[in-house]
Amino acid sequence: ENIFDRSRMAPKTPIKNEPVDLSKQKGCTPERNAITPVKLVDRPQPDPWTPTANLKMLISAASPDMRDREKKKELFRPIENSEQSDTSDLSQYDMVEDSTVDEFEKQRPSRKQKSLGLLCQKFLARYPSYPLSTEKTTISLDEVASILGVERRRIYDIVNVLESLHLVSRVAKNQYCWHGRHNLTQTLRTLQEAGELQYGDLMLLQHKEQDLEYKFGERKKDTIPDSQDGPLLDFSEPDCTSASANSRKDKSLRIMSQKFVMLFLVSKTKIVTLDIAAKILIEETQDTVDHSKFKTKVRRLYDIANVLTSLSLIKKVHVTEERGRKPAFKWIGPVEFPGKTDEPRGHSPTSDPLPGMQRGASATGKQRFTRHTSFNGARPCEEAKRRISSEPNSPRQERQDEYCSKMINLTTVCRQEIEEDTRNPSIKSPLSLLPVPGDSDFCVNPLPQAAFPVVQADVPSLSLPNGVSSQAVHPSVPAASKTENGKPALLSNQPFLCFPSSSLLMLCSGLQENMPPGPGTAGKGSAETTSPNCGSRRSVSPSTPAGYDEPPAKKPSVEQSDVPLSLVVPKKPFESPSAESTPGSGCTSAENIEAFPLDLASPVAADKESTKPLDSQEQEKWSQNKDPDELSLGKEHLSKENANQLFLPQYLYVQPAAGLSSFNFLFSANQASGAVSLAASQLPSLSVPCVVVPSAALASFPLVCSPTAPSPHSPAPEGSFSATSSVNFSVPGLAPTAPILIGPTAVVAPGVPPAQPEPQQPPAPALHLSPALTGPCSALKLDSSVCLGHPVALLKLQQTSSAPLTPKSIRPARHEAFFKTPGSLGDPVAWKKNEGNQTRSASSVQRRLEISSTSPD
DNA sequence: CGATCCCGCCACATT
DNA sequence: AATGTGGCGGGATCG
Repeated sequence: ENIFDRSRMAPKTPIKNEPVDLSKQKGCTPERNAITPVKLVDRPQPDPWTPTANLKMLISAASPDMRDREKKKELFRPIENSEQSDTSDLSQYDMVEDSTVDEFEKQRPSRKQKSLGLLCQKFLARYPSYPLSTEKTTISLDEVASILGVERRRIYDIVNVLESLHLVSRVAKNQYCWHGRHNLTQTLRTLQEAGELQYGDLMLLQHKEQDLEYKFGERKKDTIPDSQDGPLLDFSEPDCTSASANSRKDKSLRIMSQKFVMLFLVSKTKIVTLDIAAKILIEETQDTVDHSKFKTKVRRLYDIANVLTSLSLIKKVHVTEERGRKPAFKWIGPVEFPGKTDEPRGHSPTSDPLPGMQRGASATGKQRFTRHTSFNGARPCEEAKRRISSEPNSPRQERQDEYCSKMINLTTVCRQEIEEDTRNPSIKSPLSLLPVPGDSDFCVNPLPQAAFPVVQADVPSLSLPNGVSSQAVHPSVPAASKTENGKPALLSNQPFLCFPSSSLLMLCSGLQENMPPGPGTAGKGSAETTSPNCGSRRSVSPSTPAGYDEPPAKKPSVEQSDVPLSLVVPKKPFESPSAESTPGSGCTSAENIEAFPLDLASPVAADKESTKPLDSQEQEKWSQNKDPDELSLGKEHLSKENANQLFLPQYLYVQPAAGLSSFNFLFSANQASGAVSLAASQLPSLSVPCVVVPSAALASFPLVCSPTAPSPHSPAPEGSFSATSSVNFSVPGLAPTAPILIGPTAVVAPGVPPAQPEPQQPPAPALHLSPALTGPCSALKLDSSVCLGHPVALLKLQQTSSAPLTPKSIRPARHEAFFKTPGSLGDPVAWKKNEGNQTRSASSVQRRLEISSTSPD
């Protein structure tokens, strides 16, 4: 349909005509019918002439559903009927009554058929979620309204909400510009930040009592007047035009929509009940708490919710509270936002942590981005607008916003795609942490400490724990790390690299970047998808790794709070451990080491240096851009760049969420080149295509795998490889506990119990990797793979392995959420468990909020 | 009967 | 004044 519409739109013929045409056609059909048995005509105009008409009639009579369908097809045009009737008098004769009845029925399409949600879906179906930057899609309200067969008023309802999220923008009188979801992430990020400011406090209490809410609400009000609110939100998109628009009264629907979304983003549970939302919104708006007002507010919220639901950002749920079951909505959209301001701040210990990072990133991004010129251009204006809004308090945030917006665009895009792909509600981003952001403290505090402690305890045996960077080093060399498991022996034999760092880095030899070609064509689609994933990842790493992990559910218990830390973490862990370790590890390490530092740096300092980050960015960009081909190119470039800094070859590195579990992966694009070679050289015995390094933060343990890839250059057998790789990953993910080494073929994991599952990302990547390796564009794929469902497999592995050990309770939660994808089958269960447990650990409040459906146990 | 929310009046903003 | 926007809430449906 979409295509159809588009083509049609181009011509710009008034849609309105269509209906007419249809009617005419129908009219014609009847006539034809006239010749044939009339009866048919009455009923199903759609297929009057069909011999089976009678049958259909019977069926329809029997089943209301069928009838409805037919009706729907017809749409609701009494007019048509009238015409027909005229033409085919005879036919009607017999059926008159029936026909009339039918018409009525037809006319009265069930209310649902006309629901705003459905309408919105139709609306959205007409436009691509991620339109090419080049093409500008303009939306004519009249046109759309006529096409969709609704009054314009309804279209306003939809557009206003979409506009609040910057999916569209008003360009002129009856004209809107479709932007798609490219900026969605950024927008959400911004909203989240704003929400934190406004509602941060509340969230904690949130569901709790209205009273609290009120209080907060008032407070908020003070800080942020309504008028301000409007601007805040609005600012971003509108580039130039916005100014005038702002003046307008408050578009309550728009503002409400933004606030509503903010509530979700700020909420730890990601669930907001209608009444609470209404109360909060009312408070802000007005002091008086009219019952009628409340009622009206709720009505509006339903309108908004319908649109958001159509966007797959929220879903309806029910929360059972003391009082009973209350309608509520759960956020199922992206939660984490890329680097965002938060991280930067965290770092800020220095001076402007945030800015620095962001800047760095952005800067690099821009360079790479060339393609996205459009974005760049747009941004400036937005920034200005933005400033207006936001936070009264912190100037820095403003900056952040700006840069964020820029940055985000790229990253976000990727992320979003992911979302779409997975579409899982499950996937959520963790970032709920938001609150944290502000504090630079976090940065300072090494995440690892907070978060990790537990882990360490668990895995004391492992030498690696972050704290011990030095230790980490050791492990790399020998089996030392293996202590717990029998594996050590293996390790010793084989060459492995161990990295203590919390984050893992994977280096893959980029076998062939070329891959693109192969997969290229076909792969584009895939590539794109993947890229997005990567992007998402990336985004995570930069901004907040840890938080990232956690997504949805929440994070595991205790640590949740820590999450924010995670963001910060990367750096610290990095520095000490990675650097040190590397040397210790030896040759391979050196390379690796560089990588680490880089990674860390990027996240942390935002050093431009961090080549990797750049890469990632670029990748993201590519992804955004769209073309796989481009991507491949970009990658190459990137890789080159990276190479300069680091080794040679290209690799893709994915920054993980920083937190614990995050792993960094680097792939060498070409095995031949070197990246891999490194491994090989270092690890003579095994040519290792990939190196995985656990981040120090995780402390978990260092893992290194030599991929099975026997032949350095040739991608070799993916199958085996992949399998092995996957295995490895899985282990690492969890495990902070022990270092795992993977041999080319066999995995060593056994002994180590992965910690849990958290596998979140890491695992996933692993899976993909293997494929990627096989495929040409490993890098891309990897990313994607990572993001995607693969995790599942990993998870499973972990589970099995982990089961025995089960440290789960401890850490899993956080990261898991991140990766949870819809796909993860079995995992879900584990997940849930975690969530439940975690949740409990979480504040009681949250629990209250819990949705009945999701309810943990 | 409460949850939803369609429908469209009508006020305000723009043109 | 005409037309675009969109607040608003009655009351119909749904579950």
